[in-house]
Amino acid sequence: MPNSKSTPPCGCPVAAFQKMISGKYKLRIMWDLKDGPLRYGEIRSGLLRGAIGTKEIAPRVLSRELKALTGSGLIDRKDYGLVPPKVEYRLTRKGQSFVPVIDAIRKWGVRHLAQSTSVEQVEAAE
Amino acid sequence: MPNSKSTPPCGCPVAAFQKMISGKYKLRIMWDLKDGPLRYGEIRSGLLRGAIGTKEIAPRVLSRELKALTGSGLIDRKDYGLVPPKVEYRLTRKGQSFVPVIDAIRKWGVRHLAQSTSVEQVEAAE
DNA sequence: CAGCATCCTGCGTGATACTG
DNA sequence: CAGTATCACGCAGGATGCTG
Repeated sequence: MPNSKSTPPCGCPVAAFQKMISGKYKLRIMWDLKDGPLRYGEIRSGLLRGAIGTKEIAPRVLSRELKALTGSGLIDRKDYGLVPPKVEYRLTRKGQSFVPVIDAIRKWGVRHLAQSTSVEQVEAAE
Repeated sequence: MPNSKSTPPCGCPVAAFQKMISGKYKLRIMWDLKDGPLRYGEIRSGLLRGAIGTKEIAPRVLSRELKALTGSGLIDRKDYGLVPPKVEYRLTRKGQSFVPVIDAIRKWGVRHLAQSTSVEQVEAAE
């Protein structure tokens, strides 16, 4: 069920946005999916890249994030129903429309957070 | 290297972004500050606007958010040192550079979250 | 007015083990 | 391979009272 009572008369899209992408991985998952569909395991390993000291992601957590994103209509789950399970996740149209926003976030982050990430990487990641 | 120690080897600006704006009010605070400095109480009451069913914001929470934003260099705290306390918060240059990003978020939210917020309000809020 | 001190609670996150 | 089931924990977030 999408929302029984929600749409709390917020009037503030920003708050809704925060709820929607709350969770450590949602934005990164979407960003990783922007280049095309990925399987569960690919998403998982993809989230480990770049985060050096990071431990494995608990399947429970990733699973929930994916479900939440699916429930928000940002990504789509395609189960191939094979014996060795194969499931792909891909951005919906709505999710794709969100990519530029993430891109804006990323670019700002690279510029102003002055991390180990260099400017060249910004364009490299495009 | 401007960075002493932080910069946990993330490599992912998005993750850093999420940490920085984690918390229910940070983005909204910054958005409210975009039009000029506000006092503590003004920020507080401003956060209640638009969120009808919302309760009062615990000072502890708001205080922490403001400190975090200050620590991130996004806002600046100016204490007038008066007897009835007067403190103003304003966006730093870095914080101002972030406003367009929030705006992108807002606009996307209005378009795709289809809330009570109407399109006219998008431009009205500019 | 602009907070700080204290207590309490729920949930997000992590770790581990198990299954179709 | 793609998850679910359990247990455990830290911390964000709320409530209340007090202060300079």
